[in-house]
Amino acid sequence: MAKFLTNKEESFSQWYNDLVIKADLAENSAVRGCMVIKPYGYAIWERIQAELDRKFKATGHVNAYFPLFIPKSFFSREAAHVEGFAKECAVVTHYRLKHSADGKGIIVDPDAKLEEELIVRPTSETIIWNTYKDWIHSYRDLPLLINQWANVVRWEMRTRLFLRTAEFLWQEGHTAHATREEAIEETTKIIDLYADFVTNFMGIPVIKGYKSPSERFAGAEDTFAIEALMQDGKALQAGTSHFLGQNFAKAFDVKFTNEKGKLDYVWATSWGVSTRLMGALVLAHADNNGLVIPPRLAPIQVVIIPIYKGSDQLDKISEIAINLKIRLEEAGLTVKYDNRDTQKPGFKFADYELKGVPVRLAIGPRDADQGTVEVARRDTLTKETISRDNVVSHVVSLMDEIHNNILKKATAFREENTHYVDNWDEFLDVIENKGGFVMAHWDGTPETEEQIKNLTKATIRVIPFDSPTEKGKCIYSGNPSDRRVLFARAY
RNA sequence: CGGGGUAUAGCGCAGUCCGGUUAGCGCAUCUGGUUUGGGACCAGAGGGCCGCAGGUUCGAAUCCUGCUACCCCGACCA
Repeated sequence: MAKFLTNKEESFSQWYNDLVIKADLAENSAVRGCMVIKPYGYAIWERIQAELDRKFKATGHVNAYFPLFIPKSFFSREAAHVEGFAKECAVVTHYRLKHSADGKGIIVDPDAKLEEELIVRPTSETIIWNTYKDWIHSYRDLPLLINQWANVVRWEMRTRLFLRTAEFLWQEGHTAHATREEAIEETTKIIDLYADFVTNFMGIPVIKGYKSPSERFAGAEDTFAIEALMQDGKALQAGTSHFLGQNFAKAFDVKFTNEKGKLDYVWATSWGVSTRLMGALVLAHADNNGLVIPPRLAPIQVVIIPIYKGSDQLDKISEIAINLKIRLEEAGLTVKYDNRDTQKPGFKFADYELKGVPVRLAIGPRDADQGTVEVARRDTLTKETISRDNVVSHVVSLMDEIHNNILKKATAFREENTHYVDNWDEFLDVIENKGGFVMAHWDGTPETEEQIKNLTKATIRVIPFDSPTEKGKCIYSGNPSDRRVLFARAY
């Protein structure tokens, strides 16, 4: 078989880059650091959107849309926030172009300079809280539970398709609450929602936890995150939910009258997941044959491929295939019948494997005569021939089976690659030679965290919610610690 | 923003050192035919301002100067 992808054992990052392009997910654009998301990749993103949107609405959130541009002055109101994002902002300074004096090109018209520069949003807290000021006056206006689907721009030095692009798509939730407790409850509810989604829809197990203070979102009092382990042993932050305290309410002077008639600042949360999840999908599940898409996420769940000689056979097989497609669709599945005559079956087999379609059905003359269908699974690459009468119920049950198998495999991988480490040498050895998650004691100081990062490139991914209390000594400083935290090298 | 590299057909490259026919090769594309149970084969065809701007020369993809873009390694990061 010809080699179409770089093997991941050979070069993991090359394999990733190849796969994203060859599976038709995205490509680099003419604009530095910005990607073109291709129809197949976008179809997967739309699946992610649809399910998350359903979950947000089911928990009482509504969608709205805020401007792409943020006046510079808004940005500087929350000190930590501006500090965190200032280094990666695209700025609009002019609003008009004109022909250059030599007539050869177009230049920015110096007379069209903006009074106040506009920042292309890297995140929308400031514009949204400036708006909330007018929306919130009473406890009766709360809670305000709003989400927006948008693009944002962060001027990254080095970019990689889906994992880090200068522009990316995401959703950002921005909620306002009357009490601290309620805001914290919302922050928790969302990180649980994300964890449920990533685990049960994308088949990727995650660790939920707190970010250390130095890894917190700029302007947050607390950041919760879900961390997933990729096949190369690196961690990927798959979603974050921030408890913003009253920081933004104070910065934008958003006060409300509470039930007792007293004026108080509003409590806030914000949370988001991005097209980075597309990267997680590839890095968590794909193999040397291509993508492996968990069935609940797959834009095409079942593909039917005819095998035939001559148009008479094709007609006969098509009739069977189309009938089967209808029955599968009635059972709630998304089905594609690929009857293109321009590609041979072998090509199609390989192509749908590359694209990660969970189940492939092949129908040839033999099957037509015998009333059978060949059923192939993408996750195991196994094939079986079963009776046409049973195929619908079989494929329906395969959807859950494949999802469970993919999740089980990823979970087993994570368990095999989670190391409990109690001293520095061991820590170094695991980080350098094995990779994966490392559960170790930390003295709780940012200095130690910083030192460990400088020495090993490993960071504290999260302080897991479920990390039990356990007396120990910090692997770096030897100072006492009462719980383990999760270290890893990360994307 | 520091260090290194690259720029030739849609993609991947050779040719550049040492200037000289009509700038090649693989993949992809198109046409015709044979094929179709794991990425088909044969025959033919189309496709290039050799990154941009100057210069040297009878002659420049090739030599010189300047510019621009991109890639890799660091610092920064969802």
